[in-house]
Amino acid sequence: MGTRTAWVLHVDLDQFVAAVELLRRPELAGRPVVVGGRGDPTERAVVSTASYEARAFGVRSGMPLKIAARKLPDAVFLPVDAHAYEAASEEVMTALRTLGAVVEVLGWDEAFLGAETDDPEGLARRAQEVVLDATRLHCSVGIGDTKVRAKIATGFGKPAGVFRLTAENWFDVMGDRATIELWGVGTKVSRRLAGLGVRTVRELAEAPVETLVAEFGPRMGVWYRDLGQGLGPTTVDDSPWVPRGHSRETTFQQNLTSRDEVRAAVDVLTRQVLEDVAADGRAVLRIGLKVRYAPFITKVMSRKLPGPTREGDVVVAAALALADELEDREVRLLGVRAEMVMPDEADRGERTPVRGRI
DNA sequence: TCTGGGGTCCTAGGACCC
DNA sequence: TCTGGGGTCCTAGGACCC
Repeated sequence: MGTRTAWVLHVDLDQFVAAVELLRRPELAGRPVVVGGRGDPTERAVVSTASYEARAFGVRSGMPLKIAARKLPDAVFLPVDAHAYEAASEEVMTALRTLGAVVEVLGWDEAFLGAETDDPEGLARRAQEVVLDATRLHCSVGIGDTKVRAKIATGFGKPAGVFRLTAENWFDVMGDRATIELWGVGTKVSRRLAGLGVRTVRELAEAPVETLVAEFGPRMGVWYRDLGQGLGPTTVDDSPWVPRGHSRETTFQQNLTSRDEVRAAVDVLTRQVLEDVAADGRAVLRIGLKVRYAPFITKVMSRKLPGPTREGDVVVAAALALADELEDREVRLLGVRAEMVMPDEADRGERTPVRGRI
């Protein structure tokens, strides 16, 4: 008899966006498929997902479509169809909820499962089966004793596999790898760590916490040291997600060159954001503007409103006031963000300083 | 070579108050 | 005239994730 232990599983759909497209275009199976922007590789846009056939030619998500087309002119370029992926995602999550585990949705194509079981591999295989049966989509599953380990384990299971990463094999698997392979360490932090002489996961795990706190602050310093050991949150939480804000942004195919163009665009974006805000019924606390000047300078500004408001005109006026503070330069991207009053600001619980939705 | 659009959370530093 | 600590709030910016 095995012992029932608390496990974290991380489920990640394989090439999700490309896979959804392939389901409704079976004739494209086996061909390199690149999904991004409006599907026009001459436009300013980036790759959302490349099929495995396209990845073999070096096409990666986040890559400009123009570069992808240069690497792979014969690829099939498809527009992003967010509604189709949302619908498929709903089916995936519904299937996962039949397993009797706690399901914490991370995004379109990812979820944590929390369960007490003596056979986590069996649960992982059942997760793959129910998802495949419901959607004809394949997924990989990571098994861990913390969220971080489960999440990282998934990468070793791809495609369509299962991998277990726990305290037992953490250093064997991860110890000699670069810190950037950790979830939550990107280029900037890995470079700063290298400046401290910390290059591998093992070196991070063994680094004095005071050094890390001095470099990154009280929360992040401790967080990074724990990350080196694979430690972190273990609780899978299925409580409904409450967004902290809504934003809309647009990259212009031709840069905006005049004040009037910028003001008009801010007006349009702000009204779009207000529609999203109206849909969830809360009031706006703060308004923000994100601007990308040509070639690639990003500026973010934000202002707290005099009080929480549902009056669209007040919000638009505040956004336009921010726009008037912008430099007189060519604008290639504009974004507007509204932050909202949280239902119970005091009771947000322990946050996990891994960026993005967790 | 040329970099989307949607998010979240953390930190530094200034303003202001006691 | 020159000067504490401590706290909170706000803005701006940084970093990362899918």
